[in-house]
Amino acid sequence: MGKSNTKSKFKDFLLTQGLKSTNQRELILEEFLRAGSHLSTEDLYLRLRMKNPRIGYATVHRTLKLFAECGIAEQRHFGDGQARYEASAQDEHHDHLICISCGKIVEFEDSRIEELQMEVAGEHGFSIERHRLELYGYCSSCSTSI
Amino acid sequence: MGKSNTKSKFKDFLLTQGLKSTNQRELILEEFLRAGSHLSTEDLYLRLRMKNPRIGYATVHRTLKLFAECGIAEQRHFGDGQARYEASAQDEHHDHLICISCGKIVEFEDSRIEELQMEVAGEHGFSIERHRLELYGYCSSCSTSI
DNA sequence: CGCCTAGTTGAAAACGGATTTCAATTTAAA
DNA sequence: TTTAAATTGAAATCCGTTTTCAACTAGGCG
Ligand SMILES: [Mn+2]
Ligand SMILES: [Mn+2]
Ligand SMILES: [Zn+2]
Ligand SMILES: [Zn+2]
Repeated sequence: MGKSNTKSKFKDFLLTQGLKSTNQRELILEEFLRAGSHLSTEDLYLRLRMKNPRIGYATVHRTLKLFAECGIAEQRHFGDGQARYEASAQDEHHDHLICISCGKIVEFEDSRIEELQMEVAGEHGFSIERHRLELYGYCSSCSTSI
Repeated sequence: MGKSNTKSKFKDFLLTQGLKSTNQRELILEEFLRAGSHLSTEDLYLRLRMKNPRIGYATVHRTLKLFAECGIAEQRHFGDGQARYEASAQDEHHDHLICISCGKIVEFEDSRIEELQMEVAGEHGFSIERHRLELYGYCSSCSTSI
C-alpha cells in the first residue's frame, strides 16, 4: 500500500470514527511511514522529537494504537518486553527471523507452514484467528563472526 | 521425566551451583509439579499461600527462575503480559494452540512444521536456536457456543 | 554438637513499559 | 464566530517483574 493511500485510509478512519485530524497525527503518520519497520513507541517518539520537540510520548503511543485499530499498522512483540509497530502490507501476512546477536529482523512467508498450521489446528478442533511464528537464532554475519 | 527424577535433578543443580536446599524450594517444586501447566508466578504463589502463608512472592519468582535455569521448567509468554511456566518434558519440544475465548491451551508438535522452519531459516542464512509458534483461535467448545 | 559464613528469605521499594488523568488547547460543526 | 467535543502533553498511575536489605537459615568445619 502506497503512502498516500495509507494516509487517506487513516483520514477515512478518523472521519468514520468521529475523530479529528490533527497536526500531530499527520506528523506521526508521516514519520512512521518514513522510518523503517519494527519501531518501538520510544523509537518513533525520539525520531519525532528531533524534528518537533512539541510532540508528547502519550500522543505517539495513542496514535500508534489508532494506526493498529485502523489497520494500517500492526503491533508486534519480539520478546524484549516492548511493543513494536510495522506498517501493514495489504492482506499480506509474514513471520519473522530474529538475530539474537545483532537484532536483525528478516521477514518471510511460507504457505506450506501456514497450511500445516491450519491442518494441526483442525485436528484439535480449533479455528484459528491469528498466529505468531518467530525463529530466533544467528544471522549469517553473526554466525561467521563467532 | 518423573517427579522424583525432576527433584533430584534440581538437587544436583543446587549442589553444583553452590546453592542451598531449603524448605521453601522444596515446597515450591512440589507444588509446581503437582499443579497443572502454564502457571503464572502469581498462580503458583496463591496455591502455595493456601497451604503455607509463610512463602513470599519474591521467593516463588526466584525459584521459578532457578527451575528454568536448571532446565526443569520453561518460561512462556502467551501475550497476556505475564510469564507462565511449565515443567519441561525431556528433550521434547511442543508448540501451543490457545483459545482466545476460554484460555484453554493445547500442546502440539509437528515435525513437518519444524523441518520447514529449518529450511526457511537456512534460505536466509540463519542458524536457529529456538522458536515460538502459537496459534490463537477458538477451541471446539467455544466455537459451537457462539 | 555449636560457631561461622555464605546463601536465603520476604516485605517493601524500585523498575520499566504501557496506560490514564486532567487542565489547557485545538478542531470542526453549527 | 461560538461552542461542544476531541486532543494534547506532562505527570501520575498501573502492573508485572526485579532488586534491596536486614533478619534468618543451611551446612561446612572444628
Ligand atoms: Mn515484520
Ligand atoms: Mn506447553
Ligand atoms: Zn545478527
Ligand atoms: Zn475455548
